[in-house]
Amino acid sequence: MKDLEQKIRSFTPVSDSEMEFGLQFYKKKTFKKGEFLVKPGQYIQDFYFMKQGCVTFYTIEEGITRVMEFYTDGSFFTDLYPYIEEIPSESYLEVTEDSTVYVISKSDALKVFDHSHALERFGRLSMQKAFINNFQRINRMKNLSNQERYLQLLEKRPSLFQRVPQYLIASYLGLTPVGLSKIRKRLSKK
Amino acid sequence: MKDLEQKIRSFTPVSDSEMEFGLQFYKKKTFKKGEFLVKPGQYIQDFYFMKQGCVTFYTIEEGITRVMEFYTDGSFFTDLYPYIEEIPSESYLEVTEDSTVYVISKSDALKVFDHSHALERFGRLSMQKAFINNFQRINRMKNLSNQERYLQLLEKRPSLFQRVPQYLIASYLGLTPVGLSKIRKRLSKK
DNA sequence: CATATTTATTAAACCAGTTTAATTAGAATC
DNA sequence: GATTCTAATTAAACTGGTTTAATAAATATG
Repeated sequence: MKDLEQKIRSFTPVSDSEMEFGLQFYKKKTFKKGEFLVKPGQYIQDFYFMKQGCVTFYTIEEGITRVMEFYTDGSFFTDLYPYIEEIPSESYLEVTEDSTVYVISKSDALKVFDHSHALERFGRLSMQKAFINNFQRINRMKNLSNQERYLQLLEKRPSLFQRVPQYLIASYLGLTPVGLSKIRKRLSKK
Repeated sequence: MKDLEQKIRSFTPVSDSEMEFGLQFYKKKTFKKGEFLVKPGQYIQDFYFMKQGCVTFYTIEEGITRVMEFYTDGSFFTDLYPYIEEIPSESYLEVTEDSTVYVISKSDALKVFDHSHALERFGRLSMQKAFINNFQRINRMKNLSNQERYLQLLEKRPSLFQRVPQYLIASYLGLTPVGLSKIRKRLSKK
């Protein structure tokens, strides 16, 4: 779990004994493409760290798939709102590429935070970072055109385009598949 | 500072002595409409709690004002990214209504988090809540029409419409003033 | 109170997306 | 390798915004 350990230490210093205490609760699991970590109706018991692979977080409303996020190598994730509120999820966490994740249960995560002030700080700082990322994403959505956002995604996360089909990327960008195709066509003509 | 204390305790239990330690660093300040907490180029030293009033967080790019958020009663806020990275802000935090805020410096906030595990947890949980709010806002932006988002804002934060001019609300919704006016007209005809 | 200034509305032309449907391309399966 | 199924593109009609400019309404100021 060197990768997870490094990731945690990239936020704040943690003593070896605290790190050891924390990591003991994480279980390594592998999933095949097409499996689900979460489906609507389920309660969320676990928190995840993506070691390697890709999970797509989406809902289906009135038959329309709406992609909220793609979690790839090095991301922490879960369906956070139902996780915290202890209500059933309304979403899917679908494995869209064979993946290896580390899993910790909510009760174990609480134990870790109770035991270690340093790891609680890591929790605060990682949440802060996630907050800022989202905030910047909101402002990109508001201020940039769809074409600009497509180009930016292409630049920032090029591997996504190998990993997931285009219509999911369209949904992530808030477009229809047709709309994204038009943008691509327009760009290719230049 | 009963309001701030209550707000903190709404997230997690904090002992009286830890609370006292934390609160001692907050200074009460009042600002008049039209004043600025932050302007572009400035470094962000402080973290704020809005006791009563309204602050608008925006940037101006190529002459266009882009409203990112309105902070009203009971919100924690600052320009977080430059605050953390210790780089100059590119934004404005403008007081758009006479306001009373509690202010804590970054160095004092660090002291508080070092001193108290419980308050560090409060920091984590408040950040988590802010993250979720933003995440839900992203998905509203993607999945709802502008009209729906206008109606939702009207319902969730009706006081905003008394507090700030409509063209700032238009910007917050990612619209032009003309666009928002058209939506209002369309709605009024029903 | 009158005037100046700012804010909101309206109109008209425009455009980047949508929807629906048909077609093509690519992947998986027999 | 042919067939089936899924994904991506294209076309056409439409729509909800945009931009620009003029006007009206509301607010601040002398």
